[in-house]
Amino acid sequence: MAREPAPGAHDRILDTASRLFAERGVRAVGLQQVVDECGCGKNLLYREFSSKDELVAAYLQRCRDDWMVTFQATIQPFAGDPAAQLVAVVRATAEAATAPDFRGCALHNTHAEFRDRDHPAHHVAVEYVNAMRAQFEDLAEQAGAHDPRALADRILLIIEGLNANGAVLGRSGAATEAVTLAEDIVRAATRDG
Amino acid sequence: MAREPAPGAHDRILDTASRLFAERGVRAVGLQQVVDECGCGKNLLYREFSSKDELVAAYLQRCRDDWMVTFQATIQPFAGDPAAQLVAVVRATAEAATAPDFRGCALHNTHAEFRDRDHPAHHVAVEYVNAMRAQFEDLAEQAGAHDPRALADRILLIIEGLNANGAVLGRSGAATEAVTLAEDIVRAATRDG
DNA sequence: GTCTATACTAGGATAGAC
DNA sequence: GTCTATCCTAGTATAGAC
Repeated sequence: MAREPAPGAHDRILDTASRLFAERGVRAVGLQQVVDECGCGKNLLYREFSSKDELVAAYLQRCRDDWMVTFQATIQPFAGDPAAQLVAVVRATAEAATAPDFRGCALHNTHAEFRDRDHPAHHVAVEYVNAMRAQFEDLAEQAGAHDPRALADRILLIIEGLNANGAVLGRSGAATEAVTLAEDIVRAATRDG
Repeated sequence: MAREPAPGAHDRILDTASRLFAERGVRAVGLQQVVDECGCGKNLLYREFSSKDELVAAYLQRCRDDWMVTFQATIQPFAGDPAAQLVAVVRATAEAATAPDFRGCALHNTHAEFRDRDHPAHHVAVEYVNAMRAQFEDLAEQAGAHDPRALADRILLIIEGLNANGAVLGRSGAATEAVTLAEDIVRAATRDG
């Protein structure tokens, strides 16, 4: 069935590729698989993304954007209570990390797959982690932490530890303790002294 | 084992493969590269390791064994002071994570590269993380922690967070704060009260 | 006999031509 | 959409050096 170049082709290809990349890893997925699952022609894929690296870069940008949306949605219910917002982010990560098919953070995983520092995975991952760090520092400052940067780094370490731990151990990992730890850390860092 | 054709061949191949796998990632390295860098014949490689998966499995076992050696060497100077030993492990990890070409934990990285649960990377990674957890719990118990398992999980999260964070941010990451956090955590968990 | 080195198969990869 | 070009992969087999 011949079809006109669909307006949603770009997104449809990226949807399919993102799902496959997240499930199986980037290097494990060939573009032919993306084309097959997407149902588009290979020429269309190469018109929308000039190389696999470009498709990977778009995938990583989407992962980063997804984080921003998830972050906002997670802290929104606790507006006005930045200390609770920090804990909420850890709790949400703990829940994600204990989901049945959790495979770790997509940005970190892809960063691990491509060691070349010129690869898009490198600079998107750096940007992403620094963005998280800044968001946490902002909340930490709002919460009146004595050392906002230190509190942000502590939360960041827990989040990244959770992702790595959950990818390997799943439900039997340290997720529960991560939330308790975050609560203790936030309490200690914002305690009147 | 009936007889080894060349005593050093097995280790020499594994040395070369381990270095390449650690530097560039497992999927990024072809066996031809291993053969070229090792200077051995392909025939020999396939007699010592019947498949790439087997070579990868040997690589992962070695990484796990290396951890055991490093762990013992790290805690040895603080024998008799289990609380200091826990902090020392975090400090050693922080130092490793800020080394110039640090690329993250080899076990976690390889686990991320192979999503199939039947792959050796899965079993070895699970075994490895559980072994760390048990070692930390043992030290936590010796240190008189109120909840040894909880303290172990906290240290484990920091270690895994450090590896992930250092792989992406390197020296500008949260390594310094990780050590301070570990000190606070151990102190709080072993405090009289 | 044990090793290196190379040629080969068969398949999958990216990329692009038609 | 299909088809082709080129390359790289795992893995095997053969040739020849010591």
